[in-house]
Amino acid sequence: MDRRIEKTRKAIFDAFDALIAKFDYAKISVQNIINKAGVGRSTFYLHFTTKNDLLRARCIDLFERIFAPIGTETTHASSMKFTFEEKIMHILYRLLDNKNVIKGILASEGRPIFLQYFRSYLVNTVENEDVHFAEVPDIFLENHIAGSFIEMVCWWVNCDFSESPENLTRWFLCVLPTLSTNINDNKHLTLNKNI
Amino acid sequence: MDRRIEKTRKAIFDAFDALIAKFDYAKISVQNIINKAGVGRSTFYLHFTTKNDLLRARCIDLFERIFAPIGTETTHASSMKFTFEEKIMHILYRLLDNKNVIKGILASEGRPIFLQYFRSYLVNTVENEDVHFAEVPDIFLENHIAGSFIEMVCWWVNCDFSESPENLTRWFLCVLPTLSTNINDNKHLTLNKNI
DNA sequence: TCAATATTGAACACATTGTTCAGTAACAGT
DNA sequence: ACTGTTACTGAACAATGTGTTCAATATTGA
Repeated sequence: MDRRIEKTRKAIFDAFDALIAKFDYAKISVQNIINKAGVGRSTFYLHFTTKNDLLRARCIDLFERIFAPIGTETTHASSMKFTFEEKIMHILYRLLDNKNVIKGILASEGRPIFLQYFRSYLVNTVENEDVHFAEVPDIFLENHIAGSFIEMVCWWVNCDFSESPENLTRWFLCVLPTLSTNINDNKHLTLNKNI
Repeated sequence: MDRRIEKTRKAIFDAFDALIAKFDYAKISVQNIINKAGVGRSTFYLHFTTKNDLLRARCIDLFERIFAPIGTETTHASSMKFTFEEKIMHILYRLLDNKNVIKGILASEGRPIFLQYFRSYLVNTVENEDVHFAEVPDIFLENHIAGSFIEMVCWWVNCDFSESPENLTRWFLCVLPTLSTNINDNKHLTLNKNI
């Protein structure tokens, strides 16, 4: 509706991005942010209750953009348009687009909040894949897959993104029990994309 | 040497443990800690430069106790006394001993520091196992194994430890590509404990 | 006993937080 | 262009916490 709201919000997000890429999250004060954003102090607190609240909003903004094309709802048709491999590759490329922000957040105290949102979006995606494996509980398996992916991304960020998304995707699929059917010939492995 | 040092250090650790089990890390002030510990303000700052520094010291203390029996050096004989499975089980049981502290830390902003130390000890342990798998780089594989274990533990803590260490160990080994030789019969899988 | 050293607690300057409020500017709809 | 509504401003505010300093005190090991 009101363009002022969007404008202010964007200014704060942009300022946050610029700062987090350069300084530690804990060392960034609200004052720093509003100075960079060119926004009044009270304005900040009209939009966000706290610095952590801003980070949360920033994460939601980021992951919505990343996961929207993939589809987050089971019933949504778009989630079936891509293979699991394509989804992984898509996520990695989108993360690469935001490498500086992500690197900054992950290296700081903002890390848990970022990873919490990342996890919830990922678990949702994995759940849609309807995976099963041997006598391991589905909930455990889903956590293993989502968790492994997160760890891989953290490792990737730590390496300064010095590996191609293609390589990561290949290795990740290779190392997952459920998706290694191309290498193994195990009847216990199932990956049902429909039903 | 001086019993006063050990005494003060223990008082602060104990106070920290009691507080972190009940309150969020971010909400605990140095004043809270020294009140609980019955220690002077300047004494605290003689021992630790900052609250995060205390957390780091607490983590090192914890993980040293957990990983010492397992062995952290390649050349150390004790590291070969246990199978990988036994090591995993040992770690899980020791974590269970400290469930309240760990749960508190993981639920708070102290999480990244805790996990950072956990990871470094784990990676060390995994490196000693000398694992390899197909065309996946060793460094990637080691990170995958250590990372998966961390994620499992976080999931476990989140579930309020409502699964036995035995179950977790079984599922974990089952879900790892390198250690699933009992199920699969894949020549690409190797786990060399010697050499 | 005694010299060394650890602890104490109050006082200190400093930084940050989140709120308030009256004044100003930008907006959408008619 | 007018107008009522809504968002922004910026300075001032109390409150809280941080990390340091220092002279006085207590405890230690030898």
